[in-house]
Amino acid sequence: MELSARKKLILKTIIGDYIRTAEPVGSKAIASRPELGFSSATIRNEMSELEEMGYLEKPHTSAGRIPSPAGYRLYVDELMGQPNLTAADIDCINSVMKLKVKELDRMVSEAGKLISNLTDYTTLAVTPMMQRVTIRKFQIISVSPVDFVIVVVTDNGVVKNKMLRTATPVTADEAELLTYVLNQTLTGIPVDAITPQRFDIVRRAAGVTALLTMVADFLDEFIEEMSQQKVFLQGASKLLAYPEYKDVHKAQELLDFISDESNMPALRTFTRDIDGVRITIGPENGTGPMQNASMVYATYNIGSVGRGLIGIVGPTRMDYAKLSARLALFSKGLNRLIAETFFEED
Amino acid sequence: MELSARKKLILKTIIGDYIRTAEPVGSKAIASRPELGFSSATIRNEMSELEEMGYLEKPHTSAGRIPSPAGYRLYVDELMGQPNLTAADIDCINSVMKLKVKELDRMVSEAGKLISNLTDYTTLAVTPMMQRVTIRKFQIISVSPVDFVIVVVTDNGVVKNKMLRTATPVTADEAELLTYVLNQTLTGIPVDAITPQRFDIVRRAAGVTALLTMVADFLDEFIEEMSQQKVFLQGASKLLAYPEYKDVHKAQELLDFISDESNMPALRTFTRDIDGVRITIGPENGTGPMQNASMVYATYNIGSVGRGLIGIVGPTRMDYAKLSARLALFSKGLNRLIAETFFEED
DNA sequence: TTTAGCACTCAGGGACGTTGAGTGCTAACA
DNA sequence: TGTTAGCACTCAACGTCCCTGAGTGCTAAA
Repeated sequence: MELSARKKLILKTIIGDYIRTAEPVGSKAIASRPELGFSSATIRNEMSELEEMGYLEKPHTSAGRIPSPAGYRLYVDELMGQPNLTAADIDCINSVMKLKVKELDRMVSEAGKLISNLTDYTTLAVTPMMQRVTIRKFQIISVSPVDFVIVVVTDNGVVKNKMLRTATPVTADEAELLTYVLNQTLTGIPVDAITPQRFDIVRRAAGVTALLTMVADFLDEFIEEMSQQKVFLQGASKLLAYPEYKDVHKAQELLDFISDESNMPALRTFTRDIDGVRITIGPENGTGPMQNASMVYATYNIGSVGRGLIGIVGPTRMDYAKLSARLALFSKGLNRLIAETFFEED
Repeated sequence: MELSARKKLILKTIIGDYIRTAEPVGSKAIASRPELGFSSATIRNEMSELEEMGYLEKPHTSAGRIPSPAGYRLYVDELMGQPNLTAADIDCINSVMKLKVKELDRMVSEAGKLISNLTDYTTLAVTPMMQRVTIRKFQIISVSPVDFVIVVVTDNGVVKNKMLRTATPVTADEAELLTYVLNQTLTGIPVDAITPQRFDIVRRAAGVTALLTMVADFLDEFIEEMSQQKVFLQGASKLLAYPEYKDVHKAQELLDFISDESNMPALRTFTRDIDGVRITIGPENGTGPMQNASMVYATYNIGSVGRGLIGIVGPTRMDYAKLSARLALFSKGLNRLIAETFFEED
């Protein structure tokens, strides 16, 4: 059954009020609004019906109404208007483009910090899992006879390096040969196809130098790291400013939950995309501590192999309109920056 | 004036009790301890004197006593016994040695996470400022005619890299020449001596390629980053478990304060070194939100140029004995790991 | 010097009443 | 038929009052 225009207006007003004040909204407060020309009694009847339909809830008999998750969902999908970003918002958001960061991890983490400061909410930045990535280039740099740096460049532009110190000296020529063999043998194939058998080819071709086992170890680490997601939490303390989390236990539970990368898969529910931004409300987040919280998030892609996430976490009472507008603009900038910084697809 | 042995014993018992329970300690509770063979009245007299001396405080008339910062200081300096680490503690701490991390930032941040999980306190890891560092080696890796990776290795083993994508193609030979010139001109001098004038030498020697300005930009970023401190906060939510922070505002204030790197200098007060671990208590941390908190921390060195910090933050009521023991062991491992991973001094 | 005894203090918590915002229902009204 | 005024009812929040019990300081006796 479709809602009447009046019901929609009332619902929208209630949710807007509740978002501002965090207090249950009563019929009188709504009736006094200039845009509603009805008495409180009429509003009461409408509210009662909205409650029956599941869009509103009563914390207790003699309090006002608060929106239910379904109410928020309707608000997000249909009612909330186009947001208005101030010039200051836009300036701040554009500063993402000035992020002078070199590594993906840090870029993502810094982006989270920026968004957190911009929105005054706790943010969550999750780096992508990249199992299908391939290595494009190896390079071993000799720094001294026993000190080397190995550098790996992937096809999506992620660069990793590590210092290696060998027990016995290795000549620059040997290191160069090893670089050559690595590039011949292990580039262009998915990292998870780099099996011990395959590495044996390198071993035979390059001869056994002191470097070889260290390179093998590094590769193992590298592959493991690529297939891991990392979570960066920023502005944790901001959560505590919201009255919903004046109960410390709730705040702690939620913070614990979202800091733990193993909980991330639970958050990957499918919802509609609005301008690249998704919103999950309360129980849509499953049954954990997130069931009383909401998340406004955007995703970013590293080529075609990985998809990361950057999102805002807070009580179900969030200013969805403003937040999604800001995040949409921000994530557009972030995606552009990532595309510039890392390789585009070949 | 020196404290009598009995006063010391009483003080130690009170502080130990308070650390466990977070409740003011009364005379009767102390008197019932087997190691104290006196009546509560006697204890009361002693407690009253300890209060006069400034080691104890009363929250209000009819509560027990709680330790003052001076009391904690005495406890830390003289009274607290040798800690006993369980086998599990030691196992967990040794896992720091298994940290397979490649970059200093991440190593430090992971170390913080480990300590946080080990101790159930919020931890703070601060990376060092490294102004006097010198560059030991440059390497530009060509990945494609327009894609390059620049790698910089410092004399203390920190490696940084960045993807560079030029607007116009640059040949591998040109890149090699640039690498050579960079190594000739800019290695072995402190990074803050790399002025625009000095860079002009590179410009003249290498010819103007599309790469050159990007390298210059990268160097600027690199130098700036080297001279910055970064703060990694781990286990923020753990703070909320302590009754001292059941008042959300206090927790928020403290978390905000310690997440802000600009507040770090305030924490660098001098205190005695116990086994590499330092403890600052309450007002010893200055007048900010840390004046009601304590910190147990250790430092780590990157060669001789930089000194970082890793520490545990919590209420003044902390189990200093246990924490400092754990941190001491941990930081020993961390320092060893850093020494192995990065270059030792030449 | 130590201890027993006692009067005093005061935070914490339960019982109780008041207040006020808000609801649901009914009956009158347009 | 939809809207509104009126009214009885509900209930969380808040303040008051009192009691309880842990703890103290002081004094006098051992």
